[in-house]
Amino acid sequence: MEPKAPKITDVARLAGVSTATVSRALSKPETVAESTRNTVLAAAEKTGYRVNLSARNLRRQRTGAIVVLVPNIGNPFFSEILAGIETALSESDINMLVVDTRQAHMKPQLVLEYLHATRADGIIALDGSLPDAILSVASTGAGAPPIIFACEWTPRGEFSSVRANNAHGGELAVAHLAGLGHRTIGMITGPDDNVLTHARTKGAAQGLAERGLTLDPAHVFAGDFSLDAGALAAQVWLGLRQRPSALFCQSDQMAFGFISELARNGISVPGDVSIVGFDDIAIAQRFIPALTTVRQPRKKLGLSAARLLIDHIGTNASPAIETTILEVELIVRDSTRAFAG
Amino acid sequence: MEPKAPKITDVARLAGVSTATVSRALSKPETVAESTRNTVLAAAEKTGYRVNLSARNLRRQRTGAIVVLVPNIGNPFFSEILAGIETALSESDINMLVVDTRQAHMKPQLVLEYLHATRADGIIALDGSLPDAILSVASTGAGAPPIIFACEWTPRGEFSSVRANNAHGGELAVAHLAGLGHRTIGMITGPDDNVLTHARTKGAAQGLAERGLTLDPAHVFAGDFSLDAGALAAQVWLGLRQRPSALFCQSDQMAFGFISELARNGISVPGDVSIVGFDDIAIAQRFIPALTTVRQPRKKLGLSAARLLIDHIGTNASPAIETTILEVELIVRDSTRAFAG
DNA sequence: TGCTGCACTGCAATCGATTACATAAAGGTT
DNA sequence: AACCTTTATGTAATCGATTGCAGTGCAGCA
Repeated sequence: MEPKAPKITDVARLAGVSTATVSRALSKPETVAESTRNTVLAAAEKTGYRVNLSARNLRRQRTGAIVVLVPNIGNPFFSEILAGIETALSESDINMLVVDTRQAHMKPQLVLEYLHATRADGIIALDGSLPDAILSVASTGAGAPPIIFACEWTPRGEFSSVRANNAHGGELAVAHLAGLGHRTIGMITGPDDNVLTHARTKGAAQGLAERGLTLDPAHVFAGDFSLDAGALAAQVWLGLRQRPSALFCQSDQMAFGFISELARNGISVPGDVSIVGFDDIAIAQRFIPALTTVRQPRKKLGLSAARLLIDHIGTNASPAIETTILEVELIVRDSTRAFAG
Repeated sequence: MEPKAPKITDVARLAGVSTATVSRALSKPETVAESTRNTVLAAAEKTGYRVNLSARNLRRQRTGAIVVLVPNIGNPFFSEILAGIETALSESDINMLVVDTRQAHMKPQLVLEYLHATRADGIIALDGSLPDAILSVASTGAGAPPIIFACEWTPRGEFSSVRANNAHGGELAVAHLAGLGHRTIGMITGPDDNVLTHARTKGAAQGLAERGLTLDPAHVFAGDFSLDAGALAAQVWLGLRQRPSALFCQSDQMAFGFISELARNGISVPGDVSIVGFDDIAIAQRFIPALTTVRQPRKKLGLSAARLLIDHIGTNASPAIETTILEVELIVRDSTRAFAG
């Protein structure tokens, strides 16, 4: 009934050549005579032949895929990075396996399964806080495929990474606010153990210091990059006696949560508070007010990380750790306004 | 230098058994005596053995992966569906290969490569408008893996699909608006050739008809589900002499674009117009105003589609076409208000 | 003519695991 | 004791493509 898929021997028989020749005609066309090549291609076309990837990969000792470890696929922030990775991969013949490291079922043990050469030729990690146990296994070369971190990175820097200039972003944000005359500037941070949080906080603190301003600990709200964290911070802000007149939110999502919660309490942005976000996700330009924010080149992050990884895979021995830092850009919109104190 | 990965023969040697026994101890433990099994497991543990998937897949005649065809990974709307798929897959040992069908480089020919048993054991398509050429190849069984459509589907219904009750969603939206006293209700649609557009439009039209209302063609704006389409529609709306007092936007994104553009022109929602969206993406509850919208169970869509596909793969011959329709829900928030003359 | 070199092509081993089949040992039955 | 089951394990073929090596034929050259 079901006509089974043609294999290389079928093509060889039809073309009247050996399987070796078929294989060569298909993957290294310049090594076979033109006439033979044409015969083979015609035969392949006629039979509808498609190479069996398992067989090829087994023989070639590769998998033809890389895995991308994403903390929460559902987060729109990551999707554009994935798009960048896809674009880069399309230039090679490598596929993208997406794995969510924060799914409920994801035991560390399970993530480990992916960090193995039989699974993937390489790995792109968007999650900087993978458990140490995993990372140490990954870094001790034995059969472990190359890993590149994108966006986030590991504090100890054992791996190559491609990231945005987060510190500079933090500085740009507060510099903008200070430039508008704000003197008390607050901040909503990301998770405490997150490298992005540290970098952005550090950049912001330094930016403030350079302008003779300080960061009042009472004006620093602990968040986790989510909408809800922003809303929560708003409630704290509302309860303050001395409210900062401007706020640097370390993610756009938190900015939206914050602004939204304030709006529900009759406080307006930028009328009463100025807000700067971070990321420049798509909705930022259409939020009300349109959000002033620090743009990360997300697509480019994915693209660069994937290219770097493909490179590493090609020359299968380049343990040199490279750190690529991409510049960020302040996008001024309507959520910030001169201090009118 | 590089200690090569242990293979099954290494484990067999260490355990003093044949490779057959190792294989069985690992994948069908109950067929091996307990003592042997323990010896084998210990040996596997000790050598750090990991099965080579290419070899296994070659022998088992499967690929261990499904591909998900996504139109634009960058769209946050799809990410939660992917999360649902991931969850379902984690129950089996199948991986998820994500392919963006709308990337610039994506020629139809290239998409075709994925619709082949040597690539994937099955396919989930989130893109209902794949070219006919592709679909016809896919539906003529010869070596083509099973396909399930999720969210979208094909007009001719040659494939199983899991989708939301879009028509009902359209009806809920206009029923809500009509219930608030609005008599002139407009709409921003999705792309003309999209099945979702048709279903939602049909449901809305019917809902209006049942309430003695009609849809003025001048109040129907052609969109494409994007933010920009919403903003564009707003400009048209602004130019109208007779403006509808309420609008059903067939996606949340278009609703945001519309509201934002109106806001820039001093028109307020819901003060001057009431708006209902569709999807209930995360930001909807934090937009200003919080958006009244029709919620689609996106995670569940992915989950169900994946489960259905796994089913099809398991019993490798069930060409029965199943259509699963999941219910939607109207979420009333602040973007709609009673008509006030 | 004989030799060398080059361009093609074929033979057969190989990648690593799975599994049909064969064999062996142990237990049960009469 | 002879025979049948059942359970456990090993042997070797197999999945399909790739590629090192060897062989063939022909052109060029002395």
